[in-house]
Amino acid sequence: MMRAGLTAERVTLAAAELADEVGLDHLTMSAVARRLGVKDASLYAHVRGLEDLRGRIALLGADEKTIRIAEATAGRAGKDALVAYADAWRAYAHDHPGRYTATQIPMEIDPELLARAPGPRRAIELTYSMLRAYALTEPDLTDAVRLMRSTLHGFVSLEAAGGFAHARPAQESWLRCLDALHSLLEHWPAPDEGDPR
Amino acid sequence: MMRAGLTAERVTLAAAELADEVGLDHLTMSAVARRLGVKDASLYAHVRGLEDLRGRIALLGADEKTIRIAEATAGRAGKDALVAYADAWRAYAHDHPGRYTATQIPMEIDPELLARAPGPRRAIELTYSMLRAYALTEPDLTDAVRLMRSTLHGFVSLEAAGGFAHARPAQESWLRCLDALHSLLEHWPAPDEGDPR
DNA sequence: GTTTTTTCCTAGGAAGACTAGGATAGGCAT
DNA sequence: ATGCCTATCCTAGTCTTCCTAGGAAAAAAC
Repeated sequence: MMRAGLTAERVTLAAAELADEVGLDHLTMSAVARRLGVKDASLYAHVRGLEDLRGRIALLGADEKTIRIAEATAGRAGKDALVAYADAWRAYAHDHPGRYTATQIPMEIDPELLARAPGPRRAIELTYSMLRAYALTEPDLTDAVRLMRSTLHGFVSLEAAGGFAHARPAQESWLRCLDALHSLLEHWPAPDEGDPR
Repeated sequence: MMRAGLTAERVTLAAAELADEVGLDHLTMSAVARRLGVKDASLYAHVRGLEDLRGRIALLGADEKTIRIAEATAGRAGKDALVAYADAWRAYAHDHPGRYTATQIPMEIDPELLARAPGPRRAIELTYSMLRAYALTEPDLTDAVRLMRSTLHGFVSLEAAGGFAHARPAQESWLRCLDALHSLLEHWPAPDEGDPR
């Protein structure tokens, strides 16, 4: 009897593919096992359980997304970099909806595993270094980073949920939103004390 | 033997409460039945199944959220209205995380049920009428509405997922993001054709 | 008071998460 | 090559959950 040659990584990858196909919440241990040609009990030698598996998918997604963004923005600056960054983000979410969804679920991920994954940390660093091109200083820089991540994630998330009625193509709104973000970062407003009237 | 007096609405409400407590993805038919003091099979007289129940929770959440926003923004204008709108949005997500999560999941909701629910439609209308206070014309108005919804949803969603490391309080970033949104709406940029260098 | 409708139950099947314990494939040393 | 050892994979079984079918009885209609 041949062995399947399972590892935690291979199991995670198969699970990620499956999650992309059927949606993260339809991901089951049994289905992953079937895809790998293995009985479901065999998976537990490599992965603690379904919760753990979803955490691993989230980490994989974060790593992959970060790499894509890093490649896309390499050598670019200013609005070029911003658009490349945002497009890479959105493209990853489109290409890997299951993995992307996994990254946005509040989970207790194995701390040791999380410490080993460079993705989440590096993603933040990338954003900071890109936004440093604009004339922002702390704490505005942090707020701008959060605004940008919020907007990108929110857009992609609403788009995936069918939140944009088909009146106007999402792609056009997307481009205009990036225009707006760029303009906003160039003219970041001072804190607004009290009623301006 | 007394009857429990179930209706689709009561089942949905119990399910929504449970989803808020344990998280939407830990919502089970059995648990809802237990909370109502009823066997799980009894629920199927009022609700098609778990999927349908989640759809109903989503619709309930959309309705409630819309009402809260409408109340908060009533009689306000300009930045006042914007802040009230955004705060109400965020507060609802905090108060009812399960229902809020339900609204952002791509689902096939019973079309007849959806047609009966005023929430989703009215939410969009509210946003449009608020943003009409700024000097925006179509298609910029639609893009601005989408940007605003994206940013609010993204912020709330990332916050719930623990996406903001505790370096800076989320509340402060939130206020500054609203400043930024307001400023952006007042100075919505023209489309950026080609490379600006 | 009888009939009808609705509500809720019991019973049970199918699928999935997970555990315990056994068999064996492959690597390793001798 | 042979024997050992570890990790891998399986069988068997438990428990939970979703959901259906059909029956009993409570409430409603008449």
